[in-house]
Amino acid sequence: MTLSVFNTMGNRKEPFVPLVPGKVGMYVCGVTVYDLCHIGHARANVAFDIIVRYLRYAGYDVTYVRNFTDIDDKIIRKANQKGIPFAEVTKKYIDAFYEDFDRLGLLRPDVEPRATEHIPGIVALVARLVRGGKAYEVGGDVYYSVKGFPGYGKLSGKNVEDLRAGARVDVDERKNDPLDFALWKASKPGEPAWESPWGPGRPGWHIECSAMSMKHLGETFDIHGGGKDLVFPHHENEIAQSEAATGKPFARYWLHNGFVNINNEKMSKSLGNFFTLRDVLAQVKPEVLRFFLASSHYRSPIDYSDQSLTEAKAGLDRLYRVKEKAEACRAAGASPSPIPPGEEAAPLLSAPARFVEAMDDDFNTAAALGHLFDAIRALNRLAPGEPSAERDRAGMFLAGYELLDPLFSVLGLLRAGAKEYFQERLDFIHVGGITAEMSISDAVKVELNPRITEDEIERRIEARRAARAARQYAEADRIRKDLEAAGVLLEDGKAGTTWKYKE
RNA sequence: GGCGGCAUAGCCAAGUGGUAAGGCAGAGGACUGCAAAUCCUUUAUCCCCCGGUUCGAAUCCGGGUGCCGCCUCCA
Repeated sequence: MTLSVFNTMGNRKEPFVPLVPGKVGMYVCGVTVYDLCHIGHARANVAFDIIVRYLRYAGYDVTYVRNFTDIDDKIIRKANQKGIPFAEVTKKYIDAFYEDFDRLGLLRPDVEPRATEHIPGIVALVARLVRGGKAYEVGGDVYYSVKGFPGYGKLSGKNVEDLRAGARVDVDERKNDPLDFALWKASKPGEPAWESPWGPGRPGWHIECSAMSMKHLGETFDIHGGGKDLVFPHHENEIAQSEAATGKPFARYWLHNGFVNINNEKMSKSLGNFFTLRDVLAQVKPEVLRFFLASSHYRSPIDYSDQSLTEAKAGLDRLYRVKEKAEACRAAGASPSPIPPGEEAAPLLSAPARFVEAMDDDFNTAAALGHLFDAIRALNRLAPGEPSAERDRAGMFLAGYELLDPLFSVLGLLRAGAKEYFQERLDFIHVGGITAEMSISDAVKVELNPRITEDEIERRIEARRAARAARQYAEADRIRKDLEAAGVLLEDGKAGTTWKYKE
């Protein structure tokens, strides 16, 4: 079985064959850094994070490029509102991006180009288009001429005549054609500007991605990804300008993730119905969000709600309980020992193959997770009551866990220690929304109502142990209830009592 | 108006021709002093509706209905 991917170009699933065997060049449209990221950004980034992880797991040498668009109208507007330089705006939100996404456990791309650092390349590309008669200059602006590119619309399935008919009335009269778009924009006084053959100005949207992807991956590369909303016009325009300039095919596979919905409606800035990533991460552990996102296919719409997150947490807790047991086995000195094959162990032993089969089918993480849960049930059957007393079972359990761990790793799950996961406190809490105006460090400082210390928990567990030994069960139950009210859950195992935060 | 997508149990969600994965929630049982966790059993005679193709369809075709997205900044 080989990997197949759904290619927006052509709207069908097709076998994935990279340009150079064993190597993959992948460009993902990053964010325009003028505001905090919301869950929609999280979905896109997690989706492609998993795709990169899987490609690497499958043996490909991946060059992963993800840009920051750090100059555009919205950034300039924000800078003007605040009366600060645009670079200060972009720095703030790039920092925020890393803070948020590092917590989500995103891999850092191999290259993270920024538009402002590629101006010479952008200017050169625009000049190449002008020279080739594919673009024209009007009063310091440069427009791409759609008419000269017969393939226009091939990605989004649009036809040029329909687009013209539907074009807005307030068409810029300086354009030859309403569909033409800006490659270079002349700057007004006071705006950020770079020198160019057409006078001082800045890049239009779209061109930076063409310039940066081609610089880092070549004129033709394997995968170009982004959110569904980028198909038109962003990616359509990228194709037009890139292919018109080089005469070569641009990206070979176009992958687009579906939206995050709220109450079945697209979450977006313009609708105002979005949650920032840090709003969400104030309420749930980052990995819970990751699990939630991985539990649907990346192209399906996914509805965000408190209930879905609660369910995701329950599922992820179950996975971490398995890791907890594996850690206990290791701590008891067990070393992995072979698992006897048989019907009982089959879901476990076949998990890697079935995981690969699911992921090979256009990165079907939902099906892959299903197989992992099958494996988990089989693995739990092997769980020793007390690892140090049942070395054989402990060894098999550990071996089973180690079989699955690399698969979880592909999904970016179970990366923390179990104790760390269960006894982790959320860094900061949601207090009526953490706004963009609030500095990140302020937000982090807002502490949950002071909780019982870990020493105190241990003390009470010891008191309860003594009460139970004396058969004073009423007292023991009272201690357990008190702790539960404080958000601490006790679990009595054969080897003693452990605790975890409930949240 | 043009183009595209979706509709599977209480909820979430796989499944694109061979007779309904998985998760959450629920029920019963084992274990436990009682819980929690874990294990076992159980929960869709059926996949929006109506036709059709087929030995056989949730899966293919035609027609409906409902919802959503893109066509404008947007992951």
